[in-house]
Amino acid sequence: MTAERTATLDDVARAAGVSRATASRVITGQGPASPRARDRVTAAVTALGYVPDASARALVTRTGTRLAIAVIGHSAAVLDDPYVGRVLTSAAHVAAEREVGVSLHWLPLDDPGSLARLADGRGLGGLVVVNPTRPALETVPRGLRGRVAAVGVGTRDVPSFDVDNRAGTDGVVRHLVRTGRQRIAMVTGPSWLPCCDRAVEAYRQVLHETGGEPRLVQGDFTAARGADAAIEVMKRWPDTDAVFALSDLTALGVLDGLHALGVRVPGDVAVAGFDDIAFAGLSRPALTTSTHPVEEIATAAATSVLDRRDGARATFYPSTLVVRDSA
Amino acid sequence: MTAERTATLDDVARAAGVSRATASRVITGQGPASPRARDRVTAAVTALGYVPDASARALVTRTGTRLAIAVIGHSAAVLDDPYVGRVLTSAAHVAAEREVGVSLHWLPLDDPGSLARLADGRGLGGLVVVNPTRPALETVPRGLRGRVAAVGVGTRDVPSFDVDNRAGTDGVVRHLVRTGRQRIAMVTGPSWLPCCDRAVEAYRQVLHETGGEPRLVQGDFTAARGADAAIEVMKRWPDTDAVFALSDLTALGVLDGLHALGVRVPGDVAVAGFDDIAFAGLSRPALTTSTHPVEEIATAAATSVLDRRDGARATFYPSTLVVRDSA
DNA sequence: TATTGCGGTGGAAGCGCTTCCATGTGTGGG
DNA sequence: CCCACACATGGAAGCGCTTCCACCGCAATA
Repeated sequence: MTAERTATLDDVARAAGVSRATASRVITGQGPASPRARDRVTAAVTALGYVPDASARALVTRTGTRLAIAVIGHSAAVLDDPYVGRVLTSAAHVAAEREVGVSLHWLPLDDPGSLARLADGRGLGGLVVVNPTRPALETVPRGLRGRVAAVGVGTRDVPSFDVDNRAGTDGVVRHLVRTGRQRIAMVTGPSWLPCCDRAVEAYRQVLHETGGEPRLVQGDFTAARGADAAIEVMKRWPDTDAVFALSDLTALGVLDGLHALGVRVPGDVAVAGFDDIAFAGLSRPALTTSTHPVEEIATAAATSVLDRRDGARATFYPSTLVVRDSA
Repeated sequence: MTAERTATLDDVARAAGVSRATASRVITGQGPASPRARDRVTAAVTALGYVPDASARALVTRTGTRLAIAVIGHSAAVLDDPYVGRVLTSAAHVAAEREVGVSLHWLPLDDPGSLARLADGRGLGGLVVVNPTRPALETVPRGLRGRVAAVGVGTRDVPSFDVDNRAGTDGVVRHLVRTGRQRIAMVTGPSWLPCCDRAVEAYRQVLHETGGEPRLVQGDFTAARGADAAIEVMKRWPDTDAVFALSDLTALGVLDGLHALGVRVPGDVAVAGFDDIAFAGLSRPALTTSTHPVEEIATAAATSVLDRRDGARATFYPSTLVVRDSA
């Protein structure tokens, strides 16, 4: 057994012929140090391949140096969705600007305790929860106040940053009505996601006003489910003339399902999505959808936790209709 | 100024009327503890909202408890690409299975030192570098041997897991030739990515054999660049009858650019991609491409580092042609 | 009743690092 | 020539935690 121990600050100090204190000063760049000491220490560092231990350093500096991003839901489905990628990228950007690391976590839906476990103490700079459920959010320990934010629907204690699903849905559905559609179906998101309720409400409201009857099908934000949902819709209500999906990915799936059915879009049936992912403009027909300032939302959430801003307000961001070819 | 200190193990022990040692045993579940002690400690934990400090714990258990994933390149472009998302998901899965955390890092191209900085000591369980450049890889400190792997091209010291770009490209281009295409252009990846060289070589080779002349355009794996590249290709070589892009995202962009130009696909020009992302089957026309076991690659890389497997072999995974409508 | 054994417990050491503080060493001014 | 002052330096404390080890009391055995 070769020893093969990773070098510690002690080793560096000894090799450089200085004290640990001096070595530390040189390495962190804090405090005075003579050029001679500086040289010897840096030489020792490279010679030994020394790398400071982050844990030990964090322990003493008490600098929560990590922004945790927790994505609730099933992992495979979730990272297929460019929406999540955009949230991640933006949050990671904010973190990078402030020189804090990012840690990523996929949390199962059925284990609310996992969120609490994640918030493992003072190593944590902040926690952004994407698409949280309320029960999960309520398990977050107190004393983390102001260090947690939700992208999606929050709770009384946790500030939330979300798109205005109600207004967004309203806009899309009214556009459908305006362009002459009368029998509009909706593919919702996963049932456990509170944000969907608001959207469904808005959909119901518009239909109520215009005398349509709701045609609701459960979705899960995946493309595969969208294709199935399209078939289900056309089977249950063959005279449907528009489908609104609460996710672009699902809408793209709907497009596919309809195509397989020989239904023309937008000739026979109009299709609209939600989110305006990059591919929405690339599909044929190009997808009509509603665009969301995802980057802004994620940036706001990350900034909020990193600044330890208190006050659990819910902020809603506008959703803007983007008319392309599919509706 | 209210004190508002986060509770420590000491606080818990005091509140429970036991020693720190006992409290620790109860909380970690290691070692004996009487039911009475157990109850009192758990009660104190919830009462105080105690959360263990990960840094302190990691410091003493010396359990490298984090799988770092570094993605080299520009962040915005990079997470738009579902390929990266798939790598991340798979690696995160492996990590989750072994109960280690994941940390995500976007590293700039022009700062090779950033990789070394990332490897910050013993908190690190392993490091997977996605799309690394050789110089960057060479900055990784020694003593991390067996804890680093590359998804993409590696170095002598770092094992690498990559798709067989040469064979994959060969397959696609030959398919193009076989279906009667003669004037085949190629949109490459970013120039700094070593993997692209192999693909370009294979492309040149096939063209050389079949008497075609290379028509190379620089790409960057984005869809936007694909659209531009399509226009550039058709301008420089108007008689082009096939375009092969080394990324599906780019190929989708090519499809779009060609559409804008009024060029029919595959009637006038065949288009083929590389990667087989989820959207490849959803585009119209559905994209002909080459499918890659990305999940398998990423899983292998993550497993390799987490197992501290040594031996810097390069493993290549097969790339399989998927013929759809576009070529 | 004297011995063994064992589960439960607290004391204390120490993980690798930063930082306060006291101590040296060299320079300038009085 | 001596004092003051800066600067560089090392000693030591301590961050919050786990874990070794010695210890205690109690039940079971001899």
